[in-house]
Amino acid sequence: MAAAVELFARNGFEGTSVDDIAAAAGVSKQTVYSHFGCKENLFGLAVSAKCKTSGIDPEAIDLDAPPEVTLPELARRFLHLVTSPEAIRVHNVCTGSAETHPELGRLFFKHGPLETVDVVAGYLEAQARAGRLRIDEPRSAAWQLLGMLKAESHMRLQFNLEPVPAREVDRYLRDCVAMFLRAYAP
Amino acid sequence: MAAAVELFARNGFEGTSVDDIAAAAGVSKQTVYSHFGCKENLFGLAVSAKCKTSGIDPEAIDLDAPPEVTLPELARRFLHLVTSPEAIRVHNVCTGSAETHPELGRLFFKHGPLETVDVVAGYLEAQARAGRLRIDEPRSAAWQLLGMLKAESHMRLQFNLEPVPAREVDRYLRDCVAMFLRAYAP
DNA sequence: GTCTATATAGCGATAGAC
DNA sequence: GTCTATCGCTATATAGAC
Repeated sequence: MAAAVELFARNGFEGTSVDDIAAAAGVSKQTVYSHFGCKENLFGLAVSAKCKTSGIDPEAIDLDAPPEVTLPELARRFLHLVTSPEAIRVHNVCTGSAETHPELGRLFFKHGPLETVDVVAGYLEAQARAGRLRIDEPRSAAWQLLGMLKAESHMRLQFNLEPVPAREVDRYLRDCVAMFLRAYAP
Repeated sequence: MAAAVELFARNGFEGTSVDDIAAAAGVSKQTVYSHFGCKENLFGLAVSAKCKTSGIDPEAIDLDAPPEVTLPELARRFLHLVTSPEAIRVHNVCTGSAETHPELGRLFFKHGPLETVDVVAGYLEAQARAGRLRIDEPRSAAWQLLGMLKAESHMRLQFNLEPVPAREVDRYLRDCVAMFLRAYAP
């Protein structure tokens, strides 16, 4: 199973053969078929396994602290998460197979982006109620924040290009948080 | 060539056979090989052809009008562009094959997102010089704006999920532009 | 349960006639 | 230039021995 996850994530569905998986796992092909039935089934299970470890951890951020404290840390963690090689690979595999395996999109979207947006929107709403931000639509604001945080860093890695230098990323994240706080200042 | 573009966009590189392309084009496989040499070459040409029609048209937006006028229209056009089925498919194919065909990422990124950011950054810089916006880093601001505009609408289509309803999209775009203008008001 | 061996089909690419 | 026919290889999936 670990071999399947690794290979599917790296080479996609069509680009990975059951022979490859069996060889990487050190077993025979028949063993793979005995356990998982067919290749499609194995693919679904592999992606599903990966997706469940691809959300942001709500307990890792301080949901009571004011946004000036929480948002920079949240931004850093979020970008670190979505630009990790594993997250990028699973993302690319799910989108690359979106037409032929629609269930993968649903799976990834639900266990990844949607959960993250929920966490952030919940935090923003709480802060709005506490009077520390002026936000009418916390979900929209969350999408705005996360969308602009990802932007170039995420896209460059998605296309397998040179990453944005760390120093530029740090500055960009600070700019984003500052810009977000200006726009939603009470 | 049209058949190749269509099939590669729908099924990716590994998922498309030269037999499929030849059949769709109504010619024999040998004819395809006579014209394009090998499958990889044909793939590169197909993606390249698509990318050149995937930028935002700088002449379609009024670069002299103030941001309150220009940005809503620019936002609308941008989202329409990046959420078109063709753009989504090419995007997904390039990312899905990013590990095995790195040149595709460079190709798409250069002729797509990078050009758009340049256009928007240029506009923002001009407006900043005219004193109608207060922006220190026009490129960062452009990435912020485009990143948050895409967000959920683009991601849902990327994963082949139900699109965000048009009315919600309109409201979201308005919110984004308003939020951007608040943050960068002089 | 896991292995080796194999069936069957499709792949990219080529040869040679017209 | 385009066709049919085919090569050599690899793919998914299965059969049967241990």
